[in-house]
Amino acid sequence: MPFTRLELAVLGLVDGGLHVLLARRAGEPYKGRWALPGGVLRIDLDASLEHAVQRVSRERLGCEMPYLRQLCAVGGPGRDRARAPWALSIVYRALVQASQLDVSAGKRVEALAWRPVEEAVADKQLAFDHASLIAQAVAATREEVRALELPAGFIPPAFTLGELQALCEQLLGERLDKSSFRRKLADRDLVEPVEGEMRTGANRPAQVFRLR
Amino acid sequence: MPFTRLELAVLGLVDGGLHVLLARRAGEPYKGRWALPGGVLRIDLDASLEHAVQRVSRERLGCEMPYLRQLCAVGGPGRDRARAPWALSIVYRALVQASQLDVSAGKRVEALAWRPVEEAVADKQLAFDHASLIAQAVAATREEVRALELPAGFIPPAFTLGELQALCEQLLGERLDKSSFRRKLADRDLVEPVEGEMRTGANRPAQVFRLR
DNA sequence: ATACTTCGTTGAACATTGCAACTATCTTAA
DNA sequence: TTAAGATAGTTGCAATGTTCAACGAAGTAT
Repeated sequence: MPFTRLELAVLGLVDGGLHVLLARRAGEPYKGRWALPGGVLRIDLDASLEHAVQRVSRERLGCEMPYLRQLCAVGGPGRDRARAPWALSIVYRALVQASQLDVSAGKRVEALAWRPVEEAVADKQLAFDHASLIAQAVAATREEVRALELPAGFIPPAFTLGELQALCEQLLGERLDKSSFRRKLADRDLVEPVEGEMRTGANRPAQVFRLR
Repeated sequence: MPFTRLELAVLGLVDGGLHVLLARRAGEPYKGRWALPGGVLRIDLDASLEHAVQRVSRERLGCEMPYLRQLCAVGGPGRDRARAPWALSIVYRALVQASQLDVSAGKRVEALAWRPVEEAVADKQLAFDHASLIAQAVAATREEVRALELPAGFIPPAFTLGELQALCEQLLGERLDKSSFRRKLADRDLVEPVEGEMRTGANRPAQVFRLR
């Protein structure tokens, strides 16, 4: 019966780059250091792992996550010796529009900050094994975007194809080709036009689409 | 602090088709029903999740698994109400040559049997949610083979290209094209010839290869 | 009007894949 | 000795998919 925790790797776009949400720990161990937000599983409160991770998200970040994916489970003695002889963590990845999510430091969190993922992955100061968990979260996310498995909770309800492509490019950190991007969307019937709806701006209007 | 278990989805080839190893349960709940072999995490014995799943494998099946991959974690109240109010399972997939593995029913196991995966996935009688776990294990495995991420522990140390292709075809349950299979192996430098070694038989001898 | 921007499409070069034929080299049987 | 049959390994080609670059379309700003 190990000490069981849920960890949240919340990824989001902040001014055009992929960032991860880190929390400064208010208590031991690793007091004052940056880590993924997380909390312990409460079998008296949680009806499933998904519920548990949403509860932890509410307690630590003040809101729920629109789209979660289980990443992995890691465990062993020595992962959190200060609190338990054996610690198990189940890690979830969330993907959000950083600007549309209003997070606020909750219980046991001194501060929250968005950090560029490359920086976070390379940071030797992060608590526990969280740098490696972040690397895994980023890799899994980029694989999804490359395969155009667009995480439903992340894509806005209406968008132009240019906006969608820009979104994917920011997630991947690399440019995509316009024609093949659109061909894939069409081949797989991923999007459909919203008839009559156009996005007007400082140039030619663009057709508005939604996910199918 | 939930009741924590490890479940093993052992996949293997039995006369040319993909099978899963099932265990008939000796105790409640689901006594007498078929299920994935598994056991509880012992924080006094296990140095990590990987160690734990190998210990469980030894206890239930009498041997260790050459190649394991973590699949997912599932949990909630009601998963195993007979023993605990809240049950958490971490599921691992193994891939083996059924003929080279000598398993024998161990503790709390009445019998062991290899079942074709299609049959097992469709079996409504399986204990817990194990049918869906098997479906996940099969899907993940076929994705790996399709991407030619050949699980090291599963591929024999030496083989001909024809043998390797037959192996992949059996895992996938579908035929592959010879020339494009070999092109991919060559492009990605996955195999190298063992100079001078030839596999001789009832026809033209074939070059022997090894991984990497 | 003219320049400029982004939208949406098109076409040609290039790469990848699937299919089938071909040759090579062994065993087996006539 | 020779022919038939099997599998190994290679090659050519057509169909398909991807990349790159250009194009006209439709709006705004000057």
